[in-house]
Amino acid sequence: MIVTRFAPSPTGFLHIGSARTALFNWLFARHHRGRFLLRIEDTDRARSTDAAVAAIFEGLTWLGLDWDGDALFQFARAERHAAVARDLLAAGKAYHCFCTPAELEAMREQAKAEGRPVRYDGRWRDRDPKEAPPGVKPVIRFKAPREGATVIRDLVQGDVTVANEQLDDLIILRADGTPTYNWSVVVDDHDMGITHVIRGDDHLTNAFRQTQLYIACGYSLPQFAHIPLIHGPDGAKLSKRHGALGVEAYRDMGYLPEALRNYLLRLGWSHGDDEIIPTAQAIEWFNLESVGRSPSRMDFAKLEHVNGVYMRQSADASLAEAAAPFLAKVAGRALTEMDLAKFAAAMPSLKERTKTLVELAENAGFIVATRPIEPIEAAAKQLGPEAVPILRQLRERLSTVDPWSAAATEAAVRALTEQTGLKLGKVAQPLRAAMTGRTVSPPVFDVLAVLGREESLGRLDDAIRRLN
RNA sequence: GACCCCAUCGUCUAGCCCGGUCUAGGACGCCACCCUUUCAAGGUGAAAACACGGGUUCGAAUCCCGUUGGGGUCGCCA
Repeated sequence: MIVTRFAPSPTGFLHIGSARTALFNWLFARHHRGRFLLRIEDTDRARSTDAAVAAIFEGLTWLGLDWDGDALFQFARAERHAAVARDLLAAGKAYHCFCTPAELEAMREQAKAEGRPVRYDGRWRDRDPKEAPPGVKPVIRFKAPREGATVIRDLVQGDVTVANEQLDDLIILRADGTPTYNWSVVVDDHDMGITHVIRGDDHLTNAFRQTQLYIACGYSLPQFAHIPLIHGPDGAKLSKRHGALGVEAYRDMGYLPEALRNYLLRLGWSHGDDEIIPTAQAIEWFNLESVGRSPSRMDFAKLEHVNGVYMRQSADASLAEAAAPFLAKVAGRALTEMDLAKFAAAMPSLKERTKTLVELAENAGFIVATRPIEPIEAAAKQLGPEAVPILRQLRERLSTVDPWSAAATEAAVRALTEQTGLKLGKVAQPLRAAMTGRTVSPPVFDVLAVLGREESLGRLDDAIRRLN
């Protein structure tokens, strides 16, 4: 049974890079019909917040990444971590270190100044605890092997080896008795039966120390898979300006969760030339072997494209539902049943020309606009004095159309152009401007149909009146 | 600085492990054209890459070494 986990620390929003890590873990577990667990790493009491925990839950839920069982809060297991640390101490595989933080800091400074590697020198490793300075509460350090090498057989990075002399004796239990990250991770991953640790490759060096800890504890090693980080468009670390945002920010920008999943999946993973990969297909295909080893850059243009594809594939009703909050924002008021009905009716032509829900709602603004519509500058140009005769004829023709439909109104307008010899564009543009207050919109006859006879004729009247 | 990792079009990538089928394929973006009531979508086409230098080999994007460039890590944070 394959067991993966996503283990974020609740110190901020659910970062987009973390979301991808969660996605890979989820996909891997679902592919193997295993379990995907969630562990909240809240051992840093000062920085962990309830709001961040909520953001993680909400972000994962929105993304559709469901976890198995209840989320485990790591801090609740502090006593267990301490107990195992004491076992290690009793077994002589760990020791008390009485260095003060200030002393450690000085050690680092000096090493840096002398150009030496920054490492704990092991001064309490073999020293008699009786020599301990008074009043200093000790930490527990792991007695790391000093000879040989540690190798991790990473499913993505391949075999990576580091000489043990590069690693120092890390602290596993702080002076206050709480566990440090590398320690609690090892104990928890073991206790939770995690078989595959899939995480960002910023953890690769942690994997060496954790491997030593696993061995010292007599635990069997999980499989590691360190996936490359996501960079900003400039190749540097993803910054806020570049999109290092929480997933809720992507939601607010109008991206569909399934589209974001697809985009994130293709960042660093591929399946031949396939680009649009629905989730069910992704679960079937996902594997760790096809995860690349080089970092990839965030590309909003591609994300938008993928989102557009998913929007066009979405059912009109569900798209309207997803976009309703965005439309309400454009309207500046709560939507009525009628608004929603029109929105859904306009969806086929609306979704064809947008890439995000925000854009979709903006383009649907004509639906919730109230008369008289104030045209934007470019549209106002279409509604100049020279447009008056056209608008009048339009008004006259359209008023006789019955029943009211896109096809019927189009037939009426086309008849008009044939009679007058005017090009369709000459007539359609002013009509569009009158209906939507803009120069760009869905096909104008669709707009007419969605708006209905009364509203359409009313808007036409408004435009004519406006010129008098 | 030390250690580790990475390196194919601007971007995401296929190909690399198992050298020849690669005059390096796809996608996004960009440009042109077609379609067209606007804008899109769609269609067609174009420009665009094996970081560099050495090897190995009959032959290298593919294997080896080095250089350069980029990234990650070096906390009583996670």
